[in-house]
Amino acid sequence: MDSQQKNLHSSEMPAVCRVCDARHGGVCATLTPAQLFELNRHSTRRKVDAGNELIGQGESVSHYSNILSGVIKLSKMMADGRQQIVGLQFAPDFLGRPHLCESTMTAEAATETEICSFPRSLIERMANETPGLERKLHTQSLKELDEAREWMLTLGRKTAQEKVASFLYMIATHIDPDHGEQNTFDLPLSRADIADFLGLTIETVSRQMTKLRKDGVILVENNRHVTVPCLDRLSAAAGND
Amino acid sequence: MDSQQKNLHSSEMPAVCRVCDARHGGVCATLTPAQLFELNRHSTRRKVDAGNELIGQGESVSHYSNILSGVIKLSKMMADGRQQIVGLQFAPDFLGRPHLCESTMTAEAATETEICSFPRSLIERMANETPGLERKLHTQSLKELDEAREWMLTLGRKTAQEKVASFLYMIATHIDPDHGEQNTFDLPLSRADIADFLGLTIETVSRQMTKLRKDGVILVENNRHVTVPCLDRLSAAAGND
DNA sequence: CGGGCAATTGAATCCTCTCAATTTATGTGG
DNA sequence: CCACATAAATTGAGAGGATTCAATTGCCCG
Repeated sequence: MDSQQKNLHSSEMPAVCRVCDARHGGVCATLTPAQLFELNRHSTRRKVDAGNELIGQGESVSHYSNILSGVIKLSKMMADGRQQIVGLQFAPDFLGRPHLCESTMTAEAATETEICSFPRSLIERMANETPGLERKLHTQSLKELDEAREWMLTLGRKTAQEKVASFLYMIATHIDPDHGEQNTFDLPLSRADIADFLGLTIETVSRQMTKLRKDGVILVENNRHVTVPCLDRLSAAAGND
Repeated sequence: MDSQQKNLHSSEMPAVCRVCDARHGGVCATLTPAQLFELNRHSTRRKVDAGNELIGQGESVSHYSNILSGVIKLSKMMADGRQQIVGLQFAPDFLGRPHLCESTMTAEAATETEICSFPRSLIERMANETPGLERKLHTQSLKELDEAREWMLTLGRKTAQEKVASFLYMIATHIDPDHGEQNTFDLPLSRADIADFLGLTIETVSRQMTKLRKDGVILVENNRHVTVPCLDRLSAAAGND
């Protein structure tokens, strides 16, 4: 009975961890109660407002974080200012590039975000001691790799229409719906961010959104709130077979 | 003295491994002599001609491989035939998606290639026993992730000219030069492959190649052989700051 | 030497971008 | 609570870059 992590006695886990959503899906799930306690002693939990930078391109990384809520965008910028978002991370993803001190990109809160941070060195040490943790980090890296490659196909070979539809489809399937019934959600990204994600301009994103709206594939309220009557139609518009 | 792997006595390592280039940089470097022997018993070494498919999109993966020589392209295809190359792998890279049975893409030999294959289950088991191996696999995954994201910037935000220059720059810095002095090499990919890598058409790739040639950034012989007089100029043409 | 494929070149089209104007949201202070 | 200011998003017209389709040239191998 107590062999299952779910059934751990309350005292066997830090209080903040007990009520933490990220503990189940995140890296913490692989840790022993003793490790959780140690990690907890060095971790800080905080809110980050939308638009705030967590890690800068080229900066050295001293902390890793668990995303507890919200969406974080990872982006790269060229010298002349051209920008490309190379990844979106949702709770309970792990934020940080293991085995590397310097960040090759910027991490910025796309929405209001809650994160739990801990020193890099501590995670590195625990990863050495705990094969399950190293493997969990590996699994997340592989997930990000799969997503990056899926997105390369979108960036390289899809039309503007398909790109925007692909983005909406990805969000629709990653964000918890507002209501149980229909597929309805708030976009975590501005038009400018969506453009940077899709390798398009703001204007093109806007035009394709209105086209999807006029075609009845999506409904839009207040620019941010989107409803998808039929996911399959959106998927088809995204070029997914 | 014999504490260094390089100085292992001959009998402590399979004969084929002793002369294998991949043993140093590849996953094998993390294994003990005993593990090398076991792996060797179940491994097969073979040549693959250019254009041959190693793993198909959607197929289940039963083997992992070390790339001993040559270049392998990883690509994704849409239902209507549009294709995108999402990664290139050079010796001594590891070929295979750990922790996942089904391949989400196609792996195909871009040039004549030599690989050393072993059963998936064996590597998985050794990864569990050997933290160094799991970490080595993780490191390679992270390298691929970094490359994928770098390429997303190229696909999303660079012009055709910059894309082609970026590709040539990547090859120039990944392939061993033919001669010690100048930066000269054979392109491992056809124009069609380059187009699929850059999200362009064959014609556009060709036009940009001739433009780079006329601008004196590159010299081309026999369509495949390229010389780069000044790497910095190529880098500048690629938009690298 | 000639067939066949790969690569180049050309002309016209189309899609996306650029620049500009307008409309719609957001937030602030009176 | 409304008017105003600012930012975000939409819409339009025109330009430009990449694609498409077509023809030609160049290369490799029997």
